[in-house]
Amino acid sequence: MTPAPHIVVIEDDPVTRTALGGYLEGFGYRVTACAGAEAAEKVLGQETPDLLIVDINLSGKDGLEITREQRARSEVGIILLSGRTDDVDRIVGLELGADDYVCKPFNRRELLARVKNLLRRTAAMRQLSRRMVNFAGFTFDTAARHVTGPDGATIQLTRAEYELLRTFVLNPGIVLSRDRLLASITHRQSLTGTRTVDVMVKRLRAKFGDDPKVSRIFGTSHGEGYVFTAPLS
Amino acid sequence: MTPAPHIVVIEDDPVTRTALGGYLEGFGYRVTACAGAEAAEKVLGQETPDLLIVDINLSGKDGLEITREQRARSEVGIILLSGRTDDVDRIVGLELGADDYVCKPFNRRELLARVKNLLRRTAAMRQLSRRMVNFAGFTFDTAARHVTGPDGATIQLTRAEYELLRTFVLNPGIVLSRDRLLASITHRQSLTGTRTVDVMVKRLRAKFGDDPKVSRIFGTSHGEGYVFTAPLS
DNA sequence: GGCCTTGTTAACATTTTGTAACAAGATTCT
DNA sequence: AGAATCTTGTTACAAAATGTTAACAAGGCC
Repeated sequence: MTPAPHIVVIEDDPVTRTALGGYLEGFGYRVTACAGAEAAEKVLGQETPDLLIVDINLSGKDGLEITREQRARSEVGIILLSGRTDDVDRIVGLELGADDYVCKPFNRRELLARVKNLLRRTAAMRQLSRRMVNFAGFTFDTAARHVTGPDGATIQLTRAEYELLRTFVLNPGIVLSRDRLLASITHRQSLTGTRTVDVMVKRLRAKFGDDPKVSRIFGTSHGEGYVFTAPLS
Repeated sequence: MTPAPHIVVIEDDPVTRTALGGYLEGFGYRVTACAGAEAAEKVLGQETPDLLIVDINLSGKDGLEITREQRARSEVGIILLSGRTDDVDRIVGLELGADDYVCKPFNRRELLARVKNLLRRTAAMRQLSRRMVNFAGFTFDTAARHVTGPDGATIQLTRAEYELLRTFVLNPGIVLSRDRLLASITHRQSLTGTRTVDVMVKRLRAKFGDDPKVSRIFGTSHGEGYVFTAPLS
């Protein structure tokens, strides 16, 4: 079961915005509608959507500017909307890396077809990016089961280390008890009174150059367990 | 050095066909121009191009029919050309899986931008569906089912070895469990407690001169399975 | 300070893997 | 069809990697 694709609509006209959002939601997509560049940047800073639908004529930062910025840092699918049938706008948009350009008034069914096609095209890349987790300069490849350091060096993880790191990354900022952590690395139940987790955390810390005294990644919660404290990006 | 992308243009109007072909060739693409569906099918039967540019209004089998057929058997990029600004044609084309739809008279620069964007999108898929795969100095011919070594010697692969290598190459950098690998060589399910996969991997390693202690190609993920670690090129 | 918790290290036990040898099955050739 | 040959599957065992435990030092908390 793959999650519903997430589409971000950036459109300042409230009528179009609501209509388009509702239409796409009706086809099972998760839609976030933004009225302008500021609201959009807030969303894009926290999430990596699967597709952007951007009006070119936004007040403030316009759609072309957003296209340029997004394309510089991701391969997210981008569809531009425009009220004008202007060749120049269209060509500039496409040359900036937008995947498509649709003129208003657009046919909803046409837009839906384009959305579907583009999501199909970007499926492989989205899968790739979902498998990578970035934090503190490291990149954790959940499929290859290893980590790439800030210097580009690969850090091999043992099975238990992998499971442990995975559990941490899936629960950022949450204190996890030793029992909980132990359950994620071994399949035996509740071996209380064991120091296994401590040793595994130490080994993880060693591989990430994380000092428990000034920990930035794996924090200790005295009497409780451990927390993953690095911000994910 | 990756080979120039191959674009097949299917267009019955000789003027447009020649102009478009020449224009694209000027940007370094390899172009094959076809006057109609018959000529195109001949080409498509022998080669798998990277992109199709198809006129909708062909005499005989039309562009929509070609789109349907191609999309059924490959993920090749498809751009439709049309003389009409007809919503219905456009929507039908897009719903059949065409990636783009451009109306004549089109702006060449716009078409070029669309071609570039689409090739960028399909790059990952083309990489995986290529017949020849290069890695670590070897060339794996997936159709002929053999490998050519750095010294030019051909290495014959048995059926199981071929299936195994194919599975590895289709999932580069991803740890594959023994069950997963076993399923790709035999069709029985989950023969746990068997060393069959280990033995097959050892035989593959032997043919590629890959030492498990300093493995460059077939890595071991202790407790999990094996990974294909050689960079594809 | 006393008590409990955590960090660290090293040794140990267990699991997993690499390899060889061999048996069984499939294919080719005569 | 039968023999020869090649491919595939299985088992056994040594070697390597990993997980676990024990022991002790260091640190936090009352």
